[in-house]
Amino acid sequence: MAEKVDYKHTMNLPVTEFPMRANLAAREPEWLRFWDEIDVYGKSLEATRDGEPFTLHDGPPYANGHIHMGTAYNKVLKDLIVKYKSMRGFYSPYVPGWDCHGQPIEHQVEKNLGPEKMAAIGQAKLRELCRDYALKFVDVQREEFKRLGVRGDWDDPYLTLAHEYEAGNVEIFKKMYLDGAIYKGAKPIHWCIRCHTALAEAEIEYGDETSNSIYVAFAFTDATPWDAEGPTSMLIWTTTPWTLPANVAVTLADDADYVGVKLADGRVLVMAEALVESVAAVAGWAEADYTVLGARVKGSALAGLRYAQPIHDGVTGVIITGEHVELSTGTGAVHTAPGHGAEDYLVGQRFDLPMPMPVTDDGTFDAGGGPFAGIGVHDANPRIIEWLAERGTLVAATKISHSYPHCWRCKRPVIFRATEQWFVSMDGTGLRDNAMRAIGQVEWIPGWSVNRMSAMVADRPDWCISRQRAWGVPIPVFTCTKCGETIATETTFDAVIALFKTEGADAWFTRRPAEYLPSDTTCGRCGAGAHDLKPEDDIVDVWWESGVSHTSVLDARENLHRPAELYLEGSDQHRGWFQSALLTSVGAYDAAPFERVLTHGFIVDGDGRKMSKSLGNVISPLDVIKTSGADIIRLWVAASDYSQDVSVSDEILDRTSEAYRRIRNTFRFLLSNLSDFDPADEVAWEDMPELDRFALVELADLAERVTKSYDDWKFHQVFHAVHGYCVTELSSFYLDVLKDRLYADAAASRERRSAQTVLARVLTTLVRLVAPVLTFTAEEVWQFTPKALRDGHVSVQLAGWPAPAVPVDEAAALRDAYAVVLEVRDAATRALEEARNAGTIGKSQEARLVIAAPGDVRTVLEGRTSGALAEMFIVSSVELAAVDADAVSVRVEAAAGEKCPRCWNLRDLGDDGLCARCSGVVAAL
RNA sequence: GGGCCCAUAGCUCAGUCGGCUAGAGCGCACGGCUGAUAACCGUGAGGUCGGUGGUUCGAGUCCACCUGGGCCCA
Repeated sequence: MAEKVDYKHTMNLPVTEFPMRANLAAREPEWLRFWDEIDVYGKSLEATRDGEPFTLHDGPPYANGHIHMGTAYNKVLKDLIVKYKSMRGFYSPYVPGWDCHGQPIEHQVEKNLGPEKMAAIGQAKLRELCRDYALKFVDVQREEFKRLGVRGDWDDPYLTLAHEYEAGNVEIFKKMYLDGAIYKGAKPIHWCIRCHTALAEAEIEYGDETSNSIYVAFAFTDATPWDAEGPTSMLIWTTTPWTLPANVAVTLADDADYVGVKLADGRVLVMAEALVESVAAVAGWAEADYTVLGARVKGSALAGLRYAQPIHDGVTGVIITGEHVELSTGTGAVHTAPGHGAEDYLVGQRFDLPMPMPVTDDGTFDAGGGPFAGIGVHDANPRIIEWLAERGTLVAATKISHSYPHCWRCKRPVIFRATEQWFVSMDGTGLRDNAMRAIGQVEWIPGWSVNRMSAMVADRPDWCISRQRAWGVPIPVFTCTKCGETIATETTFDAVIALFKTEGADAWFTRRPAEYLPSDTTCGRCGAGAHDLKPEDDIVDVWWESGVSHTSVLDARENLHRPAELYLEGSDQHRGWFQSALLTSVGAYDAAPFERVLTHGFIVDGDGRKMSKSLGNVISPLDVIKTSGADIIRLWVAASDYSQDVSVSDEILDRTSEAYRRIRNTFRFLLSNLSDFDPADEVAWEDMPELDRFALVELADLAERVTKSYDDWKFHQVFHAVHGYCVTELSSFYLDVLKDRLYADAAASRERRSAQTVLARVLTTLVRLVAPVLTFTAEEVWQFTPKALRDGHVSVQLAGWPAPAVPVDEAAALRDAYAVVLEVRDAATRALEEARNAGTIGKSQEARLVIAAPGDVRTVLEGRTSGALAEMFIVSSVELAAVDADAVSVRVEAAAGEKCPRCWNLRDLGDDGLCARCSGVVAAL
């Protein structure tokens, strides 16, 4: 018996250095260094210099803390779009930015300092510390974003604290102010009377507080339905007696029923019917003490009636209605002081109510407090109650305990107090209408986004743009210290713009106006000079600041332009950046700053719940990078449908990693079979076996589908198309089939070179298709690709976009034929599986198939050689039954012949113990 | 409480104008191979399409309500 010869060395087995195990966490940083060395960003811009521009304008994340899944998702989405556009030939600069001003940073710095140091330092020093803090987190986040593989101008990002940027705020302010779109008004805000400062929501701590709870009768001055029964009053309930001097209205619920309650002394008190019993209980009325009168009236029917203001004699207030009136506590009649509450303010705006503000900075009443002038609001409470009792209008007084806002710094209860604020008018200059029109001209992705944006702009109140803080850009106007006039002219704005450009907004707080305003600047009202001008203390809302990036960045940078082709942020930015950018742009230029807006959902856990420390379901991108690599995050981003909320969990990331490995191994197989291939060996279409042509058709179809998905902004379809292609078209069919030809045919045979020609095209196409997503892995694949196949491109990012073409008619015929062939193949594999389970065969090459099929199927099969069919079914031979059958059936038999020791097919073996093919191949070695 | 949105297999996604037994890949179970080997191939089991009601000859798809969830407001 012949000695067993090992033919392994005579075969063309796969060879590659491309590692199966990705080890991304370790390898990705090397590619970052590589891109840095070759300046891939600069090269990408150079390569597309003459291309159509595509600007994705980065929305600035807040420079505070580390990145999280949401910011990572956002940046990766942007990066894959920019890279796709760039590979398509668009000139696509990407300038990342950061939002550096604002209360959270200031608050954090303040907390770090502690109250004593805080009291000792000035505004200039505080601003310096804030700047340091912001810049530190710019650096932190910059490194984290870079680590995700995001490509852009990281060395020169835009920062909202940059001088140029700060000046842009004033340019927009100037345009809108001079247009008359910005005005000074008043609005209630949280105010700490001890610290003399406004407080943001984040600076409020809620805690239980015991308050007065009083029921007060407001005597009607107009006729009411109950007048015949006795003197009639509206009964209100409040927990803040000190706000009564500012009362201008009483708000009722539109639909609720109101009744008159007659007391023993003959007075009639009007209140919501639903609350009569609870009021009686609090007031201590026995059943015999009161009568509910017959007349029952809707709140809306009482609207417009007037009553005597409870504190100020000779003044009246008005009954109105509003949605915020609750019927669970009180009397169903809400004492309304627009200067002392958010809801009161809004309803006051709607009904055009006056907004008296008798409380000063330190919490004492001025003359507007009437009898209580000069008294602090807290001291005033008992005195007001006493005073009301004396006048006979106090119906009941108790105490209640409830959650109440406190100052985070001094822990004292805060008050709501109207202060002077700056507003952008939505309607004064037609801003709302113009913005609505601009919205209609923008492409919103996904489509429902336009509804949300429109609804918000249509409903929003005037935009309050001033903040009583230190860390930001000042409202760039002056006040005359002589007469109180606001000074803001083209000249003063231009002087401020020039000042900010050279010295930054800090100069506002360190320089005197006379130093930078033209010497002939005078107050338009009283003629006072520049020395008598005081710069405004307030700073501008940070949303304004980031909003004006269309001017401070898009207009200011040479390689960007306004409007940008794309803004892309999370759906919360409908209220935030999308809107502030839109309003400032429409206000200044009467045009949207973007041609299209893409919004993505929020990141939630596997159960669709928001991530929070308390739920313990937070996944950090930094951890995923460490354990799995940034490409796993990127693949997860691409696999998810951003038009709704996006889930992430350990399982989801595990599945993503598995998909990644599949794609990676596909690349590895492609590379490993091209180690001896040179483009000079390429086989032409017409010389290829039909199967190879079909494979090229499938590749072309994939490229077309993927390209369309990118163009339609449907990246998850890119992932599914590519992954499905790797698994179904390649791994389980074409590549599996090809192994015999690749390994066993002569290395330079036309059959093998044809297969390699296809593999090379698949490789160089596929790697480009995934490059925007799997940015690291694609680069790794590219660098392992035979140099001759790389068309001289040093990076896959510079390699352009693939569009493999195939002859149209032939392709259509192949698609039709192979749809049939593949169906028969499915039947064959099922039959082979049965035979395997029955023990007839082990591997499929041990089998011979006899296939019966209906006429139309048979015709297709007969169009292929039996050798080609055997190859595709990975069996040793295929025989077609001579007659038509009703359905496809496959009989599996043990193949005839012996197992060729080289290629493992069952064949008639020659004298050398090899099949004819292998014999020839070995002989020629 | 209001505006916008979401819910199809354990996971990620398809499902056209309402029309065969709701699909794919992964995972899982079982099997094969040992020349892609921490890889590869195959077969199979998984779904009351969140729930209820309605329109219709027919509903995953259209309508109403409910439940759960997200963002933004109040």
